[in-house]
Amino acid sequence: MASPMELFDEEPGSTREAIMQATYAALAKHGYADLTIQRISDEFDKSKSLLYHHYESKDALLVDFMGFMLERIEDTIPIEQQENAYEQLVLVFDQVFDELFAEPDFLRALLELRTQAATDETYRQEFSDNEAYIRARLADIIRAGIEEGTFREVDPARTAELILTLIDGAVLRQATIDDIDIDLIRDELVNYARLRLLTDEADV
Amino acid sequence: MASPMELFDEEPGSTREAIMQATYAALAKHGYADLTIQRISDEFDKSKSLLYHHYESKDALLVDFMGFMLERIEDTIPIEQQENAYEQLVLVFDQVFDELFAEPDFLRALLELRTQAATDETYRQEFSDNEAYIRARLADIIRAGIEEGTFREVDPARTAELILTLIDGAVLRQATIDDIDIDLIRDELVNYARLRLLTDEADV
DNA sequence: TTGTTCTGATTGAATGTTCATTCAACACTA
DNA sequence: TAGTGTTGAATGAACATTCAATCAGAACAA
Repeated sequence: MASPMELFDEEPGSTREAIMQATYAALAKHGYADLTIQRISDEFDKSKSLLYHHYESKDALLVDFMGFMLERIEDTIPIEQQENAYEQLVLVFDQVFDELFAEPDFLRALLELRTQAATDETYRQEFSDNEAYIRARLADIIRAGIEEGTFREVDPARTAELILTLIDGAVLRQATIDDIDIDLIRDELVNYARLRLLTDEADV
Repeated sequence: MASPMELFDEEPGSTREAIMQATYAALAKHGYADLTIQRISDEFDKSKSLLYHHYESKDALLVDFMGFMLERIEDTIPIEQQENAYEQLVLVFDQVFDELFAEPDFLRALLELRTQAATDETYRQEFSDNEAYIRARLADIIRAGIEEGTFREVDPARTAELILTLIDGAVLRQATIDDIDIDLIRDELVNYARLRLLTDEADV
């Protein structure tokens, strides 16, 4: 299966995709604060006016772009079934760290969009939904693990929340401060999953 | 000792303080994307032009404001000595959750500023320094705990990093998605500290 | 004391720029 | 011919920034 990130490099399959790619390029290059229609069109091989043929406003374009980004996130959750819940969880972590964290531009862009959710109700709604979806998938894995006996009887929602909080923290840190050791966080996360979840793991 | 947050309500002691308060009010009300000199001056009892008498540009004003906010953060670390390292750590957590997380406007403003660090070198530098300071204080506490025998022989820097990542994640989540249960994260954090650090705690 | 001058604070009204958005016209294709 | 894609050149609003002009008080001389 293709990486969800490839859509940013591949030949665009539609005008919308070309616009999404151009927006991504402009956002990566200039940052959200300096993202203008002009700069998006600089990364687009058609004219600036054409953007208004496809979107009624800059705002509408950006909202669509946010949706496009969030799809990439949801595609990051692996679909293949692993042998047991622990393997499944580690696969999620691998995907997150090997694919997402390998693309600092993507994480930076995502964080800048997400920060809009602090004051913009539309963004907040979309991110909340996306978030709820991811948390539910994580909780599913944990619940399955408990049922099959791989995991202890933890609260699945609570544990999923903690994992997500740690990942979100890693995103924020990687994007905004220097010299973050992302592997350290990854290790601690795997460690936490082992100690806190596995039934047959000796403590500490 | 006064809460570091009071500076936002108190009668300002200087023009600079009045400008910082006005900037905070405008940022809280409109968000970073819609923060204009006009809006700052709307919260200021003097004229818009006066802002340029004190700062050479909007940018310079905002950089000073970031410094002002970061001072509030550093003031959050308690100075009183507790009986042992565990008490000390819990006091830090209490301060962070009872003072900072009780002020959603403050956290939102801080996150919006911090996100600028994703593309602005000046911001990145300041946040990295602040971050390094906090992490060092946390590592000090952990190191002291190990020496006095309260804590196990963990890697102080590593553990501090994990704690900060969790707190940063909590900030990001609280500011950008609906219905976050901050107490859940707080509980898990205290729980983590107990299980991972305390020497005389039964595992799980 | 009164008057004078100097300095920093303060203001309202420009100024010029950047930007999102519009639109009339042209081109291609079914 | 109708419809859709495409463009370059306006338009107008929102902003940051400037500036010439007052104002208030301190310092200081008479």
